[in-house]
Amino acid sequence: MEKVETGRTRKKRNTRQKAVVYQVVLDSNDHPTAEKVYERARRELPNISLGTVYRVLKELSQEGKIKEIIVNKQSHFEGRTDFHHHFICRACGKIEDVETPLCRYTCKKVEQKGYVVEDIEYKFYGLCSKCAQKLGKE
Amino acid sequence: MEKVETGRTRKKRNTRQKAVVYQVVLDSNDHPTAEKVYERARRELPNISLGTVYRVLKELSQEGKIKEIIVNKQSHFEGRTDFHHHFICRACGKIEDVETPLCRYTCKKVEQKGYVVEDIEYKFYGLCSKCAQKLGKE
DNA sequence: TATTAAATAATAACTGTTCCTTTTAAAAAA
DNA sequence: TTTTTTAAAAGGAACAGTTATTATTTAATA
Ligand SMILES: [Mn+2]
Ligand SMILES: [Mn+2]
Ligand SMILES: [Zn+2]
Ligand SMILES: [Zn+2]
Repeated sequence: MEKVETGRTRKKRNTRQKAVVYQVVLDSNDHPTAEKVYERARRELPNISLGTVYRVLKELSQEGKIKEIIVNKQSHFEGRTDFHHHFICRACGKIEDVETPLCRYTCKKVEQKGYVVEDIEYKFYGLCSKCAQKLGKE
Repeated sequence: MEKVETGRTRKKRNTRQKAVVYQVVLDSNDHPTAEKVYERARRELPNISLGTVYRVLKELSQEGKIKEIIVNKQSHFEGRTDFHHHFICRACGKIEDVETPLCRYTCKKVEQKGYVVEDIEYKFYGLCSKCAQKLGKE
């Protein structure tokens, strides 16, 4: 590998912070906020800063290694990166995965307008089974 | 009409501010933010305050007279209250209505889990036809 | 091991929104 | 009509989540 120095020799460092934040997201299945990730990362790395958590989360999202979903104007993160959607309980706030097939008919309709669809996001709001039961019998 | 004074005699005032904010939303078809509504309302009512705009918008939403949609962690408002969805252009930021039939199959899947679905929100992200053309030929 | 710049910790700044206090004015009462 | 009552408004401070700044640390290279 020559080092002819044509242009930049990009350096990307592998830091403990990045590894830990990534692992925390992979280990979480509850779509944690940045704050929650921070809290969990600190158990491993007590001096990590919130700013670093935010920066690393953004970076990982851009690299496509994690996914960001926004609920109530707050970012939440998850390690699942395949196509799926979410149900949000208005009572307990829980965010749960929903498996739905991509609705071809719906997409077609959008594309017919000349739009280029790059991402699709379905959100279902209501009561999760637990909360529905609880509220049902009160 | 007796005034036996059993319980409260609820008073709801009809203010110029509320009427103007509502009219502005009805007259807009671009899903304006609170700030934009404020800007437009001020043309009619120069002393209206941003706080009032926020409060009235929330009130109207709760009354079901307008709808709030959240894009990029910001509230946007619209006078259309029937079931429809949105396309958001990543280039120009425009939010456009998308007519899609309620996907029964998808809802069934969610309800099978015991969830009570109260609201459904589909968002499509990408390039609107104008931006797609513009970016395509560069 | 010394060098070097990417990434970090700490903290200030920012932004959309909500909250608080005083004032105003819509509508009920006189 | 005029007075009284009090819901709603104005103005501004506070707040929360996030981003930007900067001096310091540290991973990677030689
Ligand atoms: Mn998920
Ligand atoms: Mn719409
Ligand atoms: Zn629940
Ligand atoms: Zn566009």
